[in-house]
Amino acid sequence: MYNSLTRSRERFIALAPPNVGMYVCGPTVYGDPHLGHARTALAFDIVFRYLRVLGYSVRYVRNITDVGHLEDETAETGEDKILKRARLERVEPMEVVHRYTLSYHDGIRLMNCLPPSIEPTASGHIIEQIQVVERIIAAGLAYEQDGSVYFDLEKYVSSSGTAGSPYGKLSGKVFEDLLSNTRATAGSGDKRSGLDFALWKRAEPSHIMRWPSPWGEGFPGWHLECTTMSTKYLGKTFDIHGGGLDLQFPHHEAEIAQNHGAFGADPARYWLHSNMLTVKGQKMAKSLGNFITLEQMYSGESPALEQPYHPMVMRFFMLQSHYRSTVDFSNEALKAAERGYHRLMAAVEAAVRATEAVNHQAIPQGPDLEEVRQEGAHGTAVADQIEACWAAMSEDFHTPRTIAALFELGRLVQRPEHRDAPGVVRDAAARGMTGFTRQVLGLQPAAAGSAGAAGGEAGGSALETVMEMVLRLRREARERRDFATADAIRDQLAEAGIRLEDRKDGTTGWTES
RNA sequence: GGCGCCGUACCCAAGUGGUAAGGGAGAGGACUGCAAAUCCUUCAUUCGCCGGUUCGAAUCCGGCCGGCGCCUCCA
Repeated sequence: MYNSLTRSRERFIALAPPNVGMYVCGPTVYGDPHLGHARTALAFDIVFRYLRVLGYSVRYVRNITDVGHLEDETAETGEDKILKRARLERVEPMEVVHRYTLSYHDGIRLMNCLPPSIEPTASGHIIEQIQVVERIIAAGLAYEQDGSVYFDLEKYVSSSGTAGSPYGKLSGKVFEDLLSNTRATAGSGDKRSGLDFALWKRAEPSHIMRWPSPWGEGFPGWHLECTTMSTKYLGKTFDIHGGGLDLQFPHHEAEIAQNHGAFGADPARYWLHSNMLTVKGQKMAKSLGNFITLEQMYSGESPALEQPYHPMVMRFFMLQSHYRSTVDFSNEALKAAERGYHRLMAAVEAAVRATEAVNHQAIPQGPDLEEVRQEGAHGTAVADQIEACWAAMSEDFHTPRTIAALFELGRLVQRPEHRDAPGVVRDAAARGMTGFTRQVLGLQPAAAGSAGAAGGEAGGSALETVMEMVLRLRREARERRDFATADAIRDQLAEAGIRLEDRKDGTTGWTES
């Protein structure tokens, strides 16, 4: 995996296998979740899923920031984001937090992102955060000023104990350059230096999100929560720290400094950053007014969108580019992804249909694939593509290459000769297709069923029952060669968003889009 | 100003010095009551431009042009 710390790809070695600790910076819940949130959540959902498939036991911690994140962090003059929103909406701050936490969960759950193992909130860890501040003060790396506590960066930089972890090592910044170039240097109140950041802030009388502390009533600084909660749940040094690229500086740099100040250690061994997302070539930003929320994406109700896009289509679309590349949203690209996604799903279905009793337990690898290769050219081709999926995912979670291999595998599976291939080959192909598509990439069929000669699977919603009935009527019409009726049914279902597909074996499949 | 990224076919997008993955669209064929889907074939002698290193460069080096990001709240 690519480690931002070393700016190179490194072999992943867990600190305490088979356990892996991963901390990812989650959202500040003060507004509707948007595409950017989804991208970061998705990038680390893939990391989480793949590590689990490799056999690791992963503790995935993703925080919710519900206090302390200011509108203007550096100048420290800004209002707390949550408080501001609460004031505008005339509700309690915790109502804001609750509402947007729920919409964040809904939005990314629809994209089939797995929930993290622990999802701690900043406001739930005030006492722990105060303790971390005390440790940093005890280490001589923070100072109190008028009820606020600041991290003393100058001292940190000159301290020999942190020589191995210079400030700026993650983001490639040079402390001296920052000192002379940063706008924050000018007039920033209580701070000794413009680059110092708040660990604890004094609460003004109007500030209602406040807690008692040794320095008076106040609230924690934004960077502090991640240091505190990652240490509490994963230890002072853990395996993987993730987040959006925009958090690399100053947020993650501050985390490293805090962790050294409080615990004398680097927080994480591997730092992973997911890249930004653009809309029609430009970064999504509040100032540009080109934000697209997840709700708009799914409903199509945005000036930037020509139609709604299914969460799974969006997932597929994002996975078609690597997490460290920027990805650009345009209707043209999304529509192309929509078609490609349906095609891939059809291939998965075909792979499963081609084999009777499938052992879905595990994705074939190593020795299993050798066995498949014994079965001639077709078997070798199948094994090669499954191998390619493993190789791609093990190369910094290379989802675009994995998808490319799955398309190749899908084509093999739908060749006529596949039906006559030995059981081991068909079984391996089905397990490889479903394993990589569903388990690793988390791609699921939107909603689909099948009706016809074969009875279909257990379970069944009202829609499935109705479809069963409608398709039976249509099949009877076709048998009478009453194609006018059969085609009318097909056309009307299409208008309702249900696509029919008459298969060669006489059955009819349907997909809801 | 400092740090960094990108420019590959009509669109999206891989490409880690050895002769351009994959998807969408397009073209032709097979199959089909029709449609859809599927399968087969086809679609960049060329990787922003100009030099250099090399037996060999989309890949390495230098310069130029164009787009973007971080340094300021953003995932």
